[in-house]
Amino acid sequence: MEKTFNAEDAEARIYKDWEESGAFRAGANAAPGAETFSIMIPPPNVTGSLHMGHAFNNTLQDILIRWHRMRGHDTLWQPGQDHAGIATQMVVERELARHQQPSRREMGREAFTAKVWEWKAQSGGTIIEQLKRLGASCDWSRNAFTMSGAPGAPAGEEGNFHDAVIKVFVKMYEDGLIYRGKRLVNWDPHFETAISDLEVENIEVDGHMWHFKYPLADGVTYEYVERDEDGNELFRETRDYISIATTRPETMLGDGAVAVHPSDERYAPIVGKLCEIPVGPKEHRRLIPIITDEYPDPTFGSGAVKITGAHDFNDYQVAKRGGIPMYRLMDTKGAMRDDGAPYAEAAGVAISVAKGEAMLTEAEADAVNLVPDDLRGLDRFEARTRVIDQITSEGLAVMTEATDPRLGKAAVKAPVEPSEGGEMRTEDENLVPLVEAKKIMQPFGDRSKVVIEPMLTDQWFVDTAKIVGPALEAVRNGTTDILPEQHKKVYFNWLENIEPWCISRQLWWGHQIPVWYGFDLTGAGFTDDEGDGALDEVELRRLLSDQSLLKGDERHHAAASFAEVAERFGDVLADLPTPVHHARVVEVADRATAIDTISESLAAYTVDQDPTKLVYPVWRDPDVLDTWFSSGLWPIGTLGWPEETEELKKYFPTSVLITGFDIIFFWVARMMMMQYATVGERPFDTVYVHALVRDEKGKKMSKSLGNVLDPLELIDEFGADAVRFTLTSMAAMGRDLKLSTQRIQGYRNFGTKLWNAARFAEMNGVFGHARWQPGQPIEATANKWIVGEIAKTRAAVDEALTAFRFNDAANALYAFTWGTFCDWYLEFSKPLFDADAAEETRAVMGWALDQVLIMLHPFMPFITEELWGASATREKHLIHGDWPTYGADLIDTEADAEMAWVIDLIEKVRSVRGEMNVPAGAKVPLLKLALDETGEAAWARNEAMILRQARIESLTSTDAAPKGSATIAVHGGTFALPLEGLIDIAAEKARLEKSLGKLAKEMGGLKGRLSNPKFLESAPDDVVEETKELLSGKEEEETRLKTALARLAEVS
RNA sequence: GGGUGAUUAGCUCAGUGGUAGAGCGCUUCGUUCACAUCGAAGAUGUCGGGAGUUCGAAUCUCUCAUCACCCA
Repeated sequence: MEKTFNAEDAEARIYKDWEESGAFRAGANAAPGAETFSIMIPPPNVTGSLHMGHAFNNTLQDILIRWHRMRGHDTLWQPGQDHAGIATQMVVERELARHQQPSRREMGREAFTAKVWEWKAQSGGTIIEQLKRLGASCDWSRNAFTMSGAPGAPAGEEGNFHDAVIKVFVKMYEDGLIYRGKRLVNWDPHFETAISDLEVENIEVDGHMWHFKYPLADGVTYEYVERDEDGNELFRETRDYISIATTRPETMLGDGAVAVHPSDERYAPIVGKLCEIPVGPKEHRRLIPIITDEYPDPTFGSGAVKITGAHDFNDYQVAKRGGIPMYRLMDTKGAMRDDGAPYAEAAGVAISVAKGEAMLTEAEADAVNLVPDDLRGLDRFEARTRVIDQITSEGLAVMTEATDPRLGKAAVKAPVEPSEGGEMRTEDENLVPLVEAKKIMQPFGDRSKVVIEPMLTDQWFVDTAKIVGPALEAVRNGTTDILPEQHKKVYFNWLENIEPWCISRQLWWGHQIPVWYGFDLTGAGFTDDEGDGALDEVELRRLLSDQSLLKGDERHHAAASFAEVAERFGDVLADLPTPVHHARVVEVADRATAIDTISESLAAYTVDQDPTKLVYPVWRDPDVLDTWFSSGLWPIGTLGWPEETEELKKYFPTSVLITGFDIIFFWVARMMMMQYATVGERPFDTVYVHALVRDEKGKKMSKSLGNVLDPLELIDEFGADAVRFTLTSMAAMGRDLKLSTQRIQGYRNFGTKLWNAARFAEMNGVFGHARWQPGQPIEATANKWIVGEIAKTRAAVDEALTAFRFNDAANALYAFTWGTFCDWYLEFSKPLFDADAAEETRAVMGWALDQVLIMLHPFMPFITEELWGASATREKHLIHGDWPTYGADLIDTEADAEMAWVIDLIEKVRSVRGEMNVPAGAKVPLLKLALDETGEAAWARNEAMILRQARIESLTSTDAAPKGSATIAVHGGTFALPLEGLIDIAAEKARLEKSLGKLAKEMGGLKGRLSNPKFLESAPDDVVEETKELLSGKEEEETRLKTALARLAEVS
């Protein structure tokens, strides 16, 4: 054997062997009738590459899978990737730009998605290859993709995922669990799509808070009074305005109200009054009501908050509660709207709404563009500047002294007094607009990096409130367990306060929503004047013009295809007069085409009165579904659902899900809800939530900080086994990992240690030797003992893995392999190989090494597989090795006690040698002053080992220790090391006294407990017994040391 | 502001009521035929502070302090 394991060389070769032999296949190594064990990989983003979190997550999965596979269970680790709508679309668009190809919009949807598939074929496998480097034993033959089977998918991308997604959407639509609605969503103005909360990063930035005066309407004034906590008046003035603070002045244009807290007495006199938004043409200033709501914080700013329901999440809630209209101000690119009627007209509508003279439907409100004509089309940040300027120039900004510290850096130092040479100023000249410099949390798109705009748009939503019940109940009653415990709280917290889930995205890459729209032509009041079933021109015009045809008011149906959906529009057509209700449903590209088509169709009819040519155009929703919607079906979709496959029957519900805490809500909760909603079953038995991998200083790894550790580089440097073992040994539940390369290096050394232990075995003829079998008799105590130690380790590892305590399992194996197997057993074996016990020791060591390799395999698969192959001719790869089941039956308690005695003696001799500075190479004689029968037997059986390990030359019986010797007290006996000339008496005395002091302290505690009657009364018997034994042992040692000390005094 | 968690050796952290451990680092010694990616020995703790429950608390309860993360 080489001196060290060559990871770089071996890993690729070994992985290839496994893969080519089908070792990862579902059911591989399963015993007949075995129980099943299945894990669904959390599908990585198809554009992604392996990062530390993946490495951690997949290491844990691989450990469980390999462990179960070796136990003969019918195992499936299902791999796959998700199609990552926005990320993938972005990557491909960038590629197109880089190669000077036509843009997405230039080439059109179909051509673009074809490009995406092309890209996926070329680059989509990156992360799979990376997972293989880690040693992941997924069944790659089953690799799944959340876009498989979608229209346009090329050969090789067949699959059922698209069918599953569409089927679930249609079913949920028909069950009333999915609806279309206008709600506030996170809008990304760069990608022009709604995005999820998860894709929004809230970052603290330097911002400003502007303070403006909203004049009260109709010349109303009030006494504004400020009081301190005790109600003493601090300040009073008559005001004709209400003061508002805002970080986003441009949204003032869409204000629907000003809100104050109901308890806020300062504004009580003007609640219910109207005030004026101080921006826009003077003659069309909008008036909005002052209302009360619990949301405003009276202690923050002026205590009054402007309410812009269409552009702020808090305001949205207030507006909903108060029935305040919400006016959208921006277009999809985040520019001020430039559509609809001129400002004067729009403002008029809004004013009559504010006065309670008119009501708007959502669609009608959305059609109202309240952006003043001069601001239309401007970017939102440019509009902000203009709004500020306009208000300030009108004198409606709240003013303050230029020295006001709230102005931050903009504040000037206190003006120089005229007497000191400063220019004389009037007070008015000193005042500047109050613009507070303030840290504000601003939402950014995690991919686009632009400021996210909360926007009121038409989207599809899952009515999560209706499907959350079973998902909550399953965790409450333990049907699905979430570990660690604390994450159940997170789960409950999310689900108990669940919001509707926006599932539509304005992208091209994804599952196109299977919904078709048609105009709602059933407008009230239409009559066929003649009742003759034939429409004349007048009637037709009226039919069309009576319809508002507003966006958002369409009728819609869902189905898997146009053919299926066409017949469902019968409900629209049925209500229409003859002959229109016989119109043929046709599919057109979009809404605009539909308007043209229907007009043309009706126009043609008025000419030839041929009812067979009448058509009713419908168009498909261009949007796609949120990637999480498809990921939500991962557990069943990967197993072939909606088809009733064998795999589905066998492996679903799955056993364990291992995932990060950050997607408990986004993914775990949604899988729970969707699996219950579609197949009425839990998706998994246990969810193991792991923590975050941080850098060694505890910082989150991020590209911008430059503290990212690349798992692949680490694997290159230290080998996959070391990286895996490091992550595993640090995987204490619920704690983040602080990863340092030093630590990885330590575990690389562990691998080397194991390698050299095997090398030692090889050199001593173990490799070719027949293995000991449990049940066969053993002579040598050390051999009996190591068998028992293996059995204890087996139990510890199984117990730890059963409880998902990965770090306990790893650390138990580390401690055993290094601390017991290498440090003691291999050393003990050396003299055994020179004696009669050699054959037995070869057999036992071979067995023990096999056990170590087997148990370490899930954690360090490569080096163990390599050693497995090297150390004997094997029928199977270690990946399919037989995980042991032996237990306490292999433990020989007498051998245990004897070895403990031997080790204790050796350690004590070594300790004395070390403390007394006996040269490490020197062999010294040992004197036996007293030894009981058990001790004599133990010595006799293990003499060679003791002499070698303690570097003792000989053992001689004597009655009294000679001058200058060090005393060693063990259970049942006293020994002495004659160190004449090497030590002085004072040093030995000091050593003994130190030991006695330590003993006395320990005994004090033990005695204290035992002399307490309440302890004897209430503590369990075994604890009392244990304490007594401990004390008597200490007492014996104390006696021996005291005797030695007394003798020392005599001699000196 | 709301929620969750943390505070144990110089560092990173285990410790699930029975009197404190590991790895790394540090000091000294050592190349004895598996391994210097190693071995032997050693030092280091008011378990964040305080109070309570208990025969007994690092562990359970309360409280204070500090820090971290998530949500607003």
